[in-house]
Amino acid sequence: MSLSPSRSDTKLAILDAAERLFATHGFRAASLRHLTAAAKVNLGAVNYHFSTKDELVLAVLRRRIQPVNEQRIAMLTRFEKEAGGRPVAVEKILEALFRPALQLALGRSGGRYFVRLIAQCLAEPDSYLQPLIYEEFAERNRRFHAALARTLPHLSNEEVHWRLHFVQGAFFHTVSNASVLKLSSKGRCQLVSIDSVLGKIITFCAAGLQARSAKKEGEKCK
Amino acid sequence: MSLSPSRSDTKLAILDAAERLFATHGFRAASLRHLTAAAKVNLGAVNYHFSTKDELVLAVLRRRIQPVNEQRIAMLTRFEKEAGGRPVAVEKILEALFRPALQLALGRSGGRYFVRLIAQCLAEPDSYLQPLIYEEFAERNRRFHAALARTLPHLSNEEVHWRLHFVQGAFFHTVSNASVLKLSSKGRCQLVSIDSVLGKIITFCAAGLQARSAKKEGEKCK
DNA sequence: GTCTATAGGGGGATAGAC
DNA sequence: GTCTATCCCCCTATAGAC
Repeated sequence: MSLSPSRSDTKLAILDAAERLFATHGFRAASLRHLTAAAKVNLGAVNYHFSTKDELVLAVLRRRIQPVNEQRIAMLTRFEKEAGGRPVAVEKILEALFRPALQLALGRSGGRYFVRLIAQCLAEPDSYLQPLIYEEFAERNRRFHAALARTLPHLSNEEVHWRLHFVQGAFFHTVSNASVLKLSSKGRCQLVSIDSVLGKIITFCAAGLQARSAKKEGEKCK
Repeated sequence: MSLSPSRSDTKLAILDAAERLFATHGFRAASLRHLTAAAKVNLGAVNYHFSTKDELVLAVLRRRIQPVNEQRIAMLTRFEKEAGGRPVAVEKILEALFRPALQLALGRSGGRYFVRLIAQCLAEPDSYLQPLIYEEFAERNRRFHAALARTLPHLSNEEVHWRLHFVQGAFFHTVSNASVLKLSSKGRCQLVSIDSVLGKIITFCAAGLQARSAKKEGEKCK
């Protein structure tokens, strides 16, 4: 694999172009011909370096997923150490979950395409991408679930799962469909500064997570 | 269009098969050949009834989007009348937003594929589907934004936009990616009863919406 | 109105020259 | 290692028979 002395900017150029074109046109719509043209490399180079288009898609995804989840877990670990054995504040847990992804999404590197790629993975039915998603996010989920369960002891295990799911939905939709928010607010709401978005979404999610669970919420309608 | 005496079960059969196959395999992966075979109609019938595949996709989407948004608005209107001029409780507003879509998603009709289709629309970049989304959801958003602004006068107009966006993200991700929740909770959390899901997500979102807005949330990290 | 046959265009993957 | 040419598949859309 990495035996040859090749500098392999070909491989990197393919990865960068694929990331951009997959995000802007979709996995299927972006053909190998399009992206090798954009990367100014040869068509055959993709099959040489990645065997198949599906493998290229996986390589594009893995390059971003792993670091961002590692950063999240590292930040959570740091907050846990700072708390010195006491439960971490819910706002801190949320910051560890959101900030690394926001930095990627609002940054200038190719990583800003990351959320659009994940959105496609989640939307694509019966795809070979689902296992990747599950594997990469399992450890992250486990860690954040545990932290939340400690901080919110009044919630059952199941309730923590539900609320973490809600939190992830709110966050994910916010960053991946920012254009919807921009349009429906007639341009007044946009994702610009990391800290301003962080403040808003952490306020919302922290309150939701801390809500007293109401067994009687499902009152009959009509 | 509807001048001929045709019973047009052909058209309906295509619509039903397309809805199911688009949802389970994706707009692009489900070919006209697949779905005409599933519908037991002829390949040419699609082009006869819908002109093009893209138009078929739009027809499939419109059939569900319009009714569900009308139901949401109707339910909100009913709650507003019941409130007799006073602001509607935030839980009621959320119920009007969630219940019709949940009924569709957890029901047995073809409508249960609805959320998967919307997920694809949102994930698909630079597509002819985005205008449909924006048009169909504009009126709904306007109405729910207005209701929330009345009920939560302490929030600025922009903050209502942001929080409504968070709410929609939490809800949408919950119903459209229920499989992720099921897996990460090892099967303990599943969408079964409408009222049980409604209770959980309304509790979460109501608390989030009512949270005191904290300008100082974006404290520096590190 | 419905079906068949086919046109016409891309797509991914590969074999073989350099 | 890199590039070119090509194979072969499947797709949408349409023209024309029934």
